[in-house]
Amino acid sequence: MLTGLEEKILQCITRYITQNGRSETLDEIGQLLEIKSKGTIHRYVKSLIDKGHLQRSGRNWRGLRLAGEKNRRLTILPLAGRIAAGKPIEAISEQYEINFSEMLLGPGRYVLEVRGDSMIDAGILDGDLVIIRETQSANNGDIVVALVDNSEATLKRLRKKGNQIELIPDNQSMSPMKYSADRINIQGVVVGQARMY
Amino acid sequence: MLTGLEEKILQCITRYITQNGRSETLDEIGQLLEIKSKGTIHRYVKSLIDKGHLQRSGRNWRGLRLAGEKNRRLTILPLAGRIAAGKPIEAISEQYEINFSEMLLGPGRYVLEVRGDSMIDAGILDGDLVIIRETQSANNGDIVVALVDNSEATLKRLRKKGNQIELIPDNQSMSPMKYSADRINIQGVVVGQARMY
DNA sequence: CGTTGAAAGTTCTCTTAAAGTACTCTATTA
DNA sequence: TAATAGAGTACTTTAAGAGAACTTTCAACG
Repeated sequence: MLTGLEEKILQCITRYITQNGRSETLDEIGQLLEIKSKGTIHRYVKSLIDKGHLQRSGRNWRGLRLAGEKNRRLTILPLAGRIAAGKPIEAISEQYEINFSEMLLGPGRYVLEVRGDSMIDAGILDGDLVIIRETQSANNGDIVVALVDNSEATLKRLRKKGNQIELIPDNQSMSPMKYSADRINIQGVVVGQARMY
Repeated sequence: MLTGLEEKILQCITRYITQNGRSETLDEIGQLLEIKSKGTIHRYVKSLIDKGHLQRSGRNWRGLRLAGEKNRRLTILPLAGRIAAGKPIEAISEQYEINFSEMLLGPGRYVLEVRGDSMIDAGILDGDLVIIRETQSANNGDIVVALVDNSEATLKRLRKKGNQIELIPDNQSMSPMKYSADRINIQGVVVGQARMY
């Protein structure tokens, strides 16, 4: 089990390596995390190596590698490129991998299965899964889980207008609904969407 | 058999761990349950460990773990229920869980970022990620990555008619294209789709 | 090709704050 | 009276950080 700092450092290094192919130096990690002593960084990097999450290739500078592939790889898929109709797949240079853990998972998140077509124009179909981040505050344009009169829950796009709240279905055949702000309780915002075939 | 307080503490810890991935500290449990003495908390946490409901990983802070089945990786999100317009969230009884690793990841899979609107009626929008399973064979109705004349890659729905292959965009404003089977190479089929907000 | 100095990594020690552990004492209640 | 619940105190351990002193690596230079 990792401590808070170990977790932070491992994430920091993982992100850097997937972006740049090599690790940062200890000092650079310190700069990113605002820790002044590279001795401290080294202590935690070493414990990450001991715990099997990192390994050092030889004694090169910037020679840290990600280990524990079995656990970590499973949540990462290679991002092969972009595909558009009628064109060859466009290779992507900047970012090689998609980490679904970072993308979709995290504390305070849960999944809802969508019923109905009210968000169909936003590409959220009947049966899709939406990942919700729990929060009471949302911005205009967010897709939110809203509780109306503490009884009805609904998935809609949010628009705030002064003391009025409008819940807008992304479906041309349905009309927006307006409520006074005190009737609406935001339960969370949609941070992701997924579908299986 | 658990006493009332043991039950409360176990529930408190369980909720916190499923939300945050790690346990609270004893003091934080005390705050949540309005118990001032961490000595008391410790006594009951210890008895929960003795009774096998919890375990402590090493002597780390926040190192409490749920024993037994509950102890899984955080590639899992709770599936809270189904949501439909105008109805309360329909709770799913068995506290079902979504494992994104199993769902989307696996050998021979990669990700493509979608460009263009050719599959918009299938809920695949510009910028979405699609997870592709590499295969040469696909069934009628599958959404496939097809290589035309070994030069153009495209994402379309597949229909085979004898020696003819039809690539159908799920977009009313675009028309299907027909090819002789030898001009088409199936590279993979879409097994999943994901989007971030 | 070897020298050399800056940059990077390693190994320590010291320090502080916070967390966990182990008690004792008390109150309530069945 | 025994089980449950709680307060509180004292002590131990861990996490986290600063920083000094040392070794190793790398690249530029003559």
